[in-house]
Amino acid sequence: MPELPEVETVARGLQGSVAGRRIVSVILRKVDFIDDPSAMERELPGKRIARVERFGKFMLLRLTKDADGNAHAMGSIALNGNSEALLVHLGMTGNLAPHHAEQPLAKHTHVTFALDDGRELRYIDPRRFGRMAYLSGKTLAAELQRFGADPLLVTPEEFATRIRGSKARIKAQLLDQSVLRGVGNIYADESLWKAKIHPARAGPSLTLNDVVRLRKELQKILLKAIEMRGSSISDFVDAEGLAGDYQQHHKVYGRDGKKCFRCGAKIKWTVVAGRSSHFCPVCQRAPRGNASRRKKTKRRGPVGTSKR
DNA sequence: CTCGATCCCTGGACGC
DNA sequence: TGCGTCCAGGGATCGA
Repeated sequence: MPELPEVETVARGLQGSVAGRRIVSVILRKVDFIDDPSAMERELPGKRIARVERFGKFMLLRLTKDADGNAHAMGSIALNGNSEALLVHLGMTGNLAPHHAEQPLAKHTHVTFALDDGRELRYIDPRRFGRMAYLSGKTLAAELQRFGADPLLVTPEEFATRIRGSKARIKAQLLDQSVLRGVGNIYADESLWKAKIHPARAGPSLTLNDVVRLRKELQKILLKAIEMRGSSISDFVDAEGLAGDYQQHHKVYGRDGKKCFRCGAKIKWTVVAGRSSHFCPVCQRAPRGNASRRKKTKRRGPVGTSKR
């Protein structure tokens, strides 16, 4: 569930709380979500967390092997091929945050990084849909290259090219991390509603106007969500243990059956491109031939236990 | 090329 | 109350 705004929020928190710290030791427990566990055990101890960035839905803990603790050494990350980083994807339920070492381990604590100030950076993830990987040099560069443009940085031209570059439906395009990195189900639905575009529209069927609008609304929504520290549905909390507030601003996500804030029609729920999708059937006109393909009549599970 | 289906995993919600 | 079942989510993968 953590998407771009949530990951950005966590990354900023960690940048403030653990950047500059050195990793003293690593303890791995469950490792089935780690690319190469032994590489983590081998490479991480002794490395300094130079800074924490967001990359799509990943957090990138940039690492350096400078020996001293001088803060000014932090500024210079190797810009050559020597870069190394710990990639962390929070999946659905991942949480990466510093803890006091004496604090008892929470259930599902799979990784512990002991830091040089006595604290522990702990990764907790009940469902283990997350991913963790130590990568460096060309391997790191190649991994990052798999992903598309950052939705906050992408130009209108590139956005248009990417989003219309496939016959896939717009919902699928928005969620495809090789097209755009960082957009997930919530912000896809929210931005499509705001831009009045039906999720089942084919990418190439979008007009230039559609695409320009969609980019602008997506960016506005993402920025607003970052400002509010993300959406806390289910149990998302950031690196300080704080919940986000953006879920209170959702216009369609999790609002099926409720009234559209724009026109009053009932928000519909359906499956588009294999994912649950929320939209207004009046504001967001269905494409021709979108004969309600597979209506899921049955009751859905909890769409989030947001405390509204 | 794009699609749906399936798996991964746990816990929370729901039905009985 | 307790147990079984369903389902969310992102991403990989496989076959149609």
